[in-house]
Amino acid sequence: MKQFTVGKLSSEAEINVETVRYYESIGLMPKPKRTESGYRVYSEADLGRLKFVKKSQRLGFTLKEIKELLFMRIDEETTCRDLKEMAEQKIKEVDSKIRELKKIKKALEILASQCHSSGPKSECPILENLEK
Amino acid sequence: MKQFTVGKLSSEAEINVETVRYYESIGLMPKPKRTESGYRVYSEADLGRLKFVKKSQRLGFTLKEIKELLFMRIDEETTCRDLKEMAEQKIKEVDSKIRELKKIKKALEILASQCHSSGPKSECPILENLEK
DNA sequence: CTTGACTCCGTAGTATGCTACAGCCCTTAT
DNA sequence: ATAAGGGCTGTAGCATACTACGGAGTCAAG
Repeated sequence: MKQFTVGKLSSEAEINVETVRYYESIGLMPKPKRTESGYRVYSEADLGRLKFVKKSQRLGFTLKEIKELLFMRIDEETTCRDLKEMAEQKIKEVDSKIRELKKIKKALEILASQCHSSGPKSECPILENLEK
Repeated sequence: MKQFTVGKLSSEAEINVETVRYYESIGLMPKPKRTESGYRVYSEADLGRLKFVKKSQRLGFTLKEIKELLFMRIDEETTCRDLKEMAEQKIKEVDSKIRELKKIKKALEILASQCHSSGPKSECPILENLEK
């Protein structure tokens, strides 16, 4: 069974050593076994966990939510449906962010289109609009 | 010419008093005149500036960028075109965020669709996928 | 056996944008 | 006159997610 030092683990997961320690401090990574001299010793399962964290993060989950996902992963009470709900909740959040950004984009486009890059700045419709 | 205390100003702009002071500390709001007893005194122009900040913020500009916008607003060298470029740059940023979120949304939807909310959690495709 | 890379710990700093608090002074209404 | 409700300052805290640093001990290669 493979074992890793914190440096190996973090390079495998393409993550900073400090970040691994940080994750440990907030309970996202478990407290690992130690060598006699105090060095952290990680297993393949720990690497999997770290990758789980990274992947979840890329999907827009916060560390707090990932902590919950990790708990659900081992919790007896958690059902498949619970996990699906978690994903669907996140979809809703992402979707509402998208809609908000689209509104912002539209507003900016209107602003930009009103300005013809000529004339004195004092009459620039962008400034005029922002000042309203 | 209307004058405001910090409390009046902040309630007019629907912003926290502390936030106004914070904006002053980072140079986003100017150091206002003071009464003899040291109270801040604001003008209508200051209120306009505060609203400018709020509106820009709603359009996705960071405080740092707003600081620049405020500078451009009074800078002689700044042209209308510069402002338009600033807006277009922000449009690009917003657009790239939207595209990123759409990717995330799609990935989450695939994840959720694979799970039929039944069967043991140990075989939940959501977990399986996240563990890869 | 030495040297350099790695690890340890705790604390503090970064970035963003506020928000809260303590202990005091000032203003305004009753 | 007094009390409530502002306002003042400086510092610290919150939330998120790291990143850096100092001063030490440890391990492995040559």
